[in-house]
Amino acid sequence: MPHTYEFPRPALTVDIVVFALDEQDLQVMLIERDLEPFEGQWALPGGFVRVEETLDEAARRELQEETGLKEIFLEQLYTFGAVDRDPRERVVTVAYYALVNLEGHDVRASTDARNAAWFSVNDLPDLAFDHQTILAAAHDRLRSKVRYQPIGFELLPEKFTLRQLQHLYEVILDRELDKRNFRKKVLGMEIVKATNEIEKDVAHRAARLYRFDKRKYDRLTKRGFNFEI
Amino acid sequence: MPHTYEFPRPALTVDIVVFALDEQDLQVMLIERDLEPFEGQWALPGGFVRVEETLDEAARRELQEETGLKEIFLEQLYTFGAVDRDPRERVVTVAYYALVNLEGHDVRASTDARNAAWFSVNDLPDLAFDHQTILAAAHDRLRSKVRYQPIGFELLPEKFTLRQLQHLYEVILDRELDKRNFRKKVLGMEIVKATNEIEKDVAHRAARLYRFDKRKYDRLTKRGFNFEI
DNA sequence: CCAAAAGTGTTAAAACTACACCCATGA
DNA sequence: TCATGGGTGTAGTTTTAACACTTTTGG
Repeated sequence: MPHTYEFPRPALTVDIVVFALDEQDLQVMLIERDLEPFEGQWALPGGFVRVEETLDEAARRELQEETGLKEIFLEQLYTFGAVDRDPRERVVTVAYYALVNLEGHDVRASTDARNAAWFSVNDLPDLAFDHQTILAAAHDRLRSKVRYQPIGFELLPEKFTLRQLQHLYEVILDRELDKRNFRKKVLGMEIVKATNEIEKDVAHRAARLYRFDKRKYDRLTKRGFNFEI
Repeated sequence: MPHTYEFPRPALTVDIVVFALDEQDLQVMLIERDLEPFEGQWALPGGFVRVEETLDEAARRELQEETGLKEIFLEQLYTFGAVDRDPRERVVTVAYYALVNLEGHDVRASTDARNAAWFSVNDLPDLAFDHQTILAAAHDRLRSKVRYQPIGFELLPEKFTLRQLQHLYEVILDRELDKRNFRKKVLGMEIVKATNEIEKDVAHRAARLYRFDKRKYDRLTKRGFNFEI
């Protein structure tokens, strides 16, 4: 069933840069293409936007179809429209980035007959299309946004230690932070709440677990409070 | 000459929020629609993306066609993709915002048989489509970006007084700033350079004119300097 | 000589940076 | 008992915020 228009139209896709954090590094989810062009190369998950769904819906649908991830933090990044970014025809893509906590979400290693895998952002394979550019833009956005919006918590389990939180910032900002100053700052903002639980199964003194207090954050924000690390 | 595709495609447009500054207020350029839907209502300048042009090119082209403005600061804002944002059919729009100095640019009051005019952001008419939402997003972006990127200068003539610069921030941030602290901060950053000219035709002591030193700014930025007001 | 805006410094408070040791726990 | 990371305070420095008067100029 063909669809006909008076003027030619670019195709419209979404692509998603999914970040996660492991012990060492910031990771990105890539899928292996099983079709030309760029068959066999790694690429960002993504696909065509349907006329009956919003852009956000398209991004969530593609993410679930290709990686099994759902109900994760997702935010629009930028729209890439270079004329030759797809060798077949004109394709404009709305890029998103997503943040996921590795512990809470099962990632299907493979779906749609494609292979999906995590890669360290510091050791990426060649990517299809302009996905290298998109990934770099997402990485930049994450680096700057994490400092003034409390999105980092999306990369951690619901309950986390201050050490994990500090490590997150150190990995994303790529510099060391002073432990005492970091704790002073984070606790001073009063947006993380101590639980009465502690870490389990560690070979040393167990750290207290904290939880991001979104309700409190929203209240403070309304009164002009500005999150900043 | 019709164009046929296997699957239906959203139409793709660009819309531009053009900001300028007058003595009192932040202004936005709107055009009066001469076609249904929303005929006679005010709307953002914009139009369809052609398959042989990038998104930025489409935005610049539409801007020039509809308002006469060219060679101005233009940056992509966000892509709006609600399914029913256009009553005729599915239309996804890539929104841009632009900054222009009223003194340096002739704005054609009317083009393409449409009326174009400036409106204060504090006194806007009803807008077509979701343009109110787009405008609000652009206004938010301007408010936050002006504080950490030196984009405000785009709204001023090449040579300006510190009073004008302060006024710009006061209007955009919607709060008063302390004159001495403001000057100390701006001059301390060393990114504006005094010219040896002064204001003309004012009924009081004439102020020195300054110029944004982009070269210096770029040099400082490379060394880790962060602009901030 | 008056009206209007230009231009200029100081002080107190707050925020930031650097820095080292003892404690609790499991192996 | 040892290795590992948890947890804590202070002092010096820098940054910010508040604040008022004299100077210049044109009308």
